[in-house]
Amino acid sequence: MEADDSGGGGGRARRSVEVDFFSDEKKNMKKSRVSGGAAAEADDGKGPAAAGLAIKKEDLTINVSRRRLLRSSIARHLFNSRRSNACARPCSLQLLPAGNNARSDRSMVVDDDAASRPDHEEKSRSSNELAAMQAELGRMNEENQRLRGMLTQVTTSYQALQMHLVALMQQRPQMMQPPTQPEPPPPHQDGKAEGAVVPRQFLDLGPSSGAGGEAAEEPSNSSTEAGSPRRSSSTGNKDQERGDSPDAPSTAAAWLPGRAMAPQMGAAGAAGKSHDQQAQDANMRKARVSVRARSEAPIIADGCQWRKYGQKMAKGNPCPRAYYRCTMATGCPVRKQVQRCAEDRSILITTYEGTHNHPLPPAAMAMASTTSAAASMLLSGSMPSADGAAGLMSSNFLARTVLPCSSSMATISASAPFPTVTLDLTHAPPGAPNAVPLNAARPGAPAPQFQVPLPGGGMAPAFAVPPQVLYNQSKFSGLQMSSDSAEAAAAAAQFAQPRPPIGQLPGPLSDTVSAAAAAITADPNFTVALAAAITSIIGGQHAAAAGNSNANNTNTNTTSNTNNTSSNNTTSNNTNSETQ
DNA sequence: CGGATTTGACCCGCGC
DNA sequence: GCGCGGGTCAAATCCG
Repeated sequence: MEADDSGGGGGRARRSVEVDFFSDEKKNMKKSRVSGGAAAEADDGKGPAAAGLAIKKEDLTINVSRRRLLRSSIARHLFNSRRSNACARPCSLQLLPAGNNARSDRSMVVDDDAASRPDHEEKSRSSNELAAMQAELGRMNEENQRLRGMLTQVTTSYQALQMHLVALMQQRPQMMQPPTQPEPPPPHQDGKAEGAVVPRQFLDLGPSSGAGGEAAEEPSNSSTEAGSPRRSSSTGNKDQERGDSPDAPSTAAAWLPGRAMAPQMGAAGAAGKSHDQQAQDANMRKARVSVRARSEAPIIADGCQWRKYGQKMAKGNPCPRAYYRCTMATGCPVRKQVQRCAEDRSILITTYEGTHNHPLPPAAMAMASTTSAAASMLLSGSMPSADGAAGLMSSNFLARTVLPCSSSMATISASAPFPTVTLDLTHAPPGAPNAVPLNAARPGAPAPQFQVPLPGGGMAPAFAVPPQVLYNQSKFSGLQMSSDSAEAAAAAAQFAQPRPPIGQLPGPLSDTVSAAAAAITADPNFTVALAAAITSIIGGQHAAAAGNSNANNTNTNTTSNTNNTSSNNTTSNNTNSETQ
């Protein structure tokens, strides 16, 4: 299940993976820098030209050094061939450009003597150089064109993502409001980010439409659930029935499993919603956010209160999986599963589902914001079209966005049974975010799934995929993003390697893709803006701190349970509900 | 005594 | 249709 097998091997594998991606990236970045920041300037149209010029210069300097070698070899070649075959001369002369060297050409042709040989050789040399330079320039220009195209595509995707964010912002405020609460003034994402809504921080495992408020807005579900199969009510309805506080009906709806949800939604809950939205909502409820973190503690201290309600031995993992339910409020539909990674038991995999229907303490908001953002990004990105370029692109920024300050990686599985995003906080200590983006997939998965589709049909280089499996999903569409591109690039410099076989692309193209992606993701402004937008959506002015504290918590092992490693293998020795 | 945990049983979906 | 596995329930038990 876990690709992380054995810290050593797995880690190294990941490293190489990351390296590959960023080595490409770096190559291109380097080019860009050499060309006077062409990547940064390409937007304004001057970029390419400037880049071209800069590259020319570089070529010239490079060619100057090459020239000497070239000269000697050409001279030798010409000399020999001329002795043996007079045809060599015309041939070599044909290479000469017609422009400024015409005169010398003529002279060259004219004096065919041995005396004029040096001249001739010089000219053929220069002609060769010119031809070589021109060819090189042509290549550079082509590459610049590609880069430019990529930038355009990425910019487009970015804009699409932005628009999506805006849409979310507009939706969320409405959704976030509990039915009982009076409608607040229309959705100002800004206003929302400010204190008013903050107290109401949800672990929103779904796009805005599925957010807590919306959940609350769908009490009708419960009313119509009478006829639904037991299962459907077992999660939603049952919860209501048991848990049952008055508010349960409304809140439980948020947690209805997707399977049961869809029909119900269609039946009643989704009055006024389009079918798309209904489907989206259904999927949203299925959304999961899985957080991988190193911790000796039996569970991650995420600030919520959880009550354990079950434990199972999951197949393929000697460690039991524990099921927790949020007990901070009666009827809160949020649940989480906690399981240790089979291969590395120091890694705790916590999977969140559902939406809190109650305010969360600041400590809990950290994780809530993180997971919420992750889920939102995941769903918003992958929902419309699972393979949509824009969607994946948005997801691609997930790690950086969700946990901008932590070294994390987001692995997204948008496939059955439910879309899951895995935030991997296990790789780099908070202080040294060496970002080890890892994307592992089930070995049997088709190769294309290892690739990251990018707008315009380009595919980012897939990352070397270790034979292990990161996440136990039947299908896998993985995305990852280093949280610290700069450092990752630095690391890439150290590990620059040929591209791994998997997900290979025609070199130049993938290079440009990587470079473009890197150029954007490396831009702190972008990530900051995106993170701010998302956190504002979630109403988490604590979100930034959340990311930090989160990473810190998870990476430094949760506190207060130092001697519970013994419970790793034993079943259900978990300590009581965590409360931190 | 109340709340949380444990744990076997049950239900359901899915694949064969 | 059957078996398997995931998820949940609920009685029993534990604990403060």
